[in-house]
Amino acid sequence: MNKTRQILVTAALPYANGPIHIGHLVEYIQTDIWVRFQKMRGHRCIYICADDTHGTAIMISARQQGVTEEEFISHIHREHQSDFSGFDIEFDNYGSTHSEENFALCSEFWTAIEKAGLVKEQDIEQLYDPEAKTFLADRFVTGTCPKCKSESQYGDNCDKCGGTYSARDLVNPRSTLSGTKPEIRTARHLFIELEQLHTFLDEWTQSGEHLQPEIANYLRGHFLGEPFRDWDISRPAPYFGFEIPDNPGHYWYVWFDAPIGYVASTLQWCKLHGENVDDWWRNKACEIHHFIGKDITYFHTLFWPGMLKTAGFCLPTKVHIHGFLTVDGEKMSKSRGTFVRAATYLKHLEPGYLRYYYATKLSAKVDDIDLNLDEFVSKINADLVGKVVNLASRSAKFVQQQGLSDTYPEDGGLFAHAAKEGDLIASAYELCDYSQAIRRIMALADGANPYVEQNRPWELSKDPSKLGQLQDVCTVALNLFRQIAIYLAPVLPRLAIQCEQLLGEPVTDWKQSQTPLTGSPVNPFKHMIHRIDKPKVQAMIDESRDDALETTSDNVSSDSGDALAAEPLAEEITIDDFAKVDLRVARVIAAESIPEARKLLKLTLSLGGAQQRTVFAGIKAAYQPEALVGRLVICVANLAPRKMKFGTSEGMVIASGPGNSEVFLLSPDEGAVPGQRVH
RNA sequence: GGCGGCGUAGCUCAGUUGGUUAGAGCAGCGGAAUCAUAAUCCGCGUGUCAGGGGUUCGAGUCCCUUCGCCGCUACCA
Repeated sequence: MNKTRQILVTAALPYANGPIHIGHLVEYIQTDIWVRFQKMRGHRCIYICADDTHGTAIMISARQQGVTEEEFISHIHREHQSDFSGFDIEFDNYGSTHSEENFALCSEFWTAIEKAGLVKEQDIEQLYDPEAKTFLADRFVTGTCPKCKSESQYGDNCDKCGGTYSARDLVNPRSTLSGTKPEIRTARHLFIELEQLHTFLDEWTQSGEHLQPEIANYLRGHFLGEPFRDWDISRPAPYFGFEIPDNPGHYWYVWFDAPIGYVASTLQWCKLHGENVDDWWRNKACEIHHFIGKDITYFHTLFWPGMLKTAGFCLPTKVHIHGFLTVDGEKMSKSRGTFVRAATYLKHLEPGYLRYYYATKLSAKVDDIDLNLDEFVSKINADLVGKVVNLASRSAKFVQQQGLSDTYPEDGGLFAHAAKEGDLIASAYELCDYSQAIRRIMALADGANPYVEQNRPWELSKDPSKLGQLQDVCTVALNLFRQIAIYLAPVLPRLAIQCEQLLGEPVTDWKQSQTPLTGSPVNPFKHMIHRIDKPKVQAMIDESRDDALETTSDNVSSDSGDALAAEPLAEEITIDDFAKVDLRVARVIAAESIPEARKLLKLTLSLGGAQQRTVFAGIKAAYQPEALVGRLVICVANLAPRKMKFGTSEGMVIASGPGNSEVFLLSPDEGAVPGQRVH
């Protein structure tokens, strides 16, 4: 038989800067299913996670709320834990990177990395905000692009011309924190020379064992072909994180201490359970599996193995990488209401629905998965309610008096066939190909319902002489149901419990699927899974949209300061300065998409009469050209024409928003006519 | 532009190391049943497997190429 494995499983540490949403849940559910499966198989398996709590972003968020960082992250910690438990995600330990265990382990890693000669010091020039008293990461600086002179561009690159540069080169830079002009300061940073581990990482990533093939290819194409850049691992004070013991005033960069949090959280668990952390992290017999999203591939497949290797820990057995979630084919969006928080979902729907739906979509590939809301409803109603639960619901009440038959009846080989399928289903779970596992399980349900149909228990029940036959038929139906519930237990733990409540036997082990249950009582059937009403899904979407709107509505107290912070107020001007800008109402009379352009639409505007302007606007991602024709917009009519790649733009259409799909055109209230000036 | 991925029935997707008339679920149409949460059962699918070329006795499956979509990254990979 298969021997007992020792398996350590982690999911990525969620950043303690906001609530969990349905996109995050893809990973935690995927991982939870895998862990529950391994536990049912009798393996020794623990599921480790923690909040990722350090870094500038959290420091800033805490400041904005006027609380200490510790208060801020502990609030989020509680929120995250309740979100996860609401979805039946069962961590063995959910820690925090802001823990004494993590500090101790970071020190241990650090000492080993220094001893290996991988650390070097270098002075770098960086922008400093004297008012906020902090160095500024690129995303906290805006200014005018040194290449194309576009205004309010972020630190390291320009979305207008695509140019890249250093934040120090920005013309007229501003700190997004205080709005003041940053000064250039020199600071000493510590770097890890990852290049020294290049040969090792070539071998480890390309061995074919630890990574999905497309990931190995990606690394080969992007990073392995040239020397690795040094990794800037320290941040000068002030920084919310751990101060580096032998470098006072310097802190480990959040991405240094975050993965070590996996080990630290394991250590916490070990302390609680009288175990030794080395038995998990320095034991070749222990498998280590990381589940992550594709966005953090780089850290987990290059830096992290390098760190583990250098510090003498075991390397991951496998890094399982998944894609992103889209909703109805599009990126999750706050304005569309598809950016659904875990807590909002739970107000409207059962967690099992989402667990099951994700399971039907997940494979071992890195592909994005789509949450199609119509399909979501029909899958739950058709598969779970119509096929699976229906087996119990249509047979249990006939045998409440007698219970199950004492010997398992002849069933035409259905149970034996489904038992045999158990191996294939198990190997699909093992390989993270849940969609295949579910397909196989549903095929069993598709085989079971016709059995009930052919044997007509509802007719047998009317004839007292056929009581034994009735009991047999229901014994088969309930056993087929139980078998399916066992196979689905990693995905639907609540269904397994309901199965126990009905048949009196706890579902704990995969092997239970191989032997039918006989001679035991049957309890009254209770509803197990309610059908989904589409309106409930819609209500969830509506509430999510409302949540998002609240932050931009007239409810001043709940408006976030993010937008203003991202683009601080400009210098004061006089009324005369303003009068120089001639804003006019204009009607869009033609709008065409330029195939080669990623952002631009070509608009033809009418200012009334024969006055027309051709204007290129960077709104392609946000508006369909057809939808614009006929509407009124506000245009800067006296802006100097500008030659662009696809023609000359004779003006500018006024819009707000950060860019891409988040662009909002301004339009006048009803009654305005083209040509009117805006005063 | 580079790299990676994808492109199979109206929708969501399976198609194992190339091998008989390419599959499932949902939706749709027709019928049956009425035990069950209007759940279930039976029947109904001629899709240039994105286009073209090649390798092969044989390709959705391998190679080349074109087109389209997605992601990452950019006058470096």
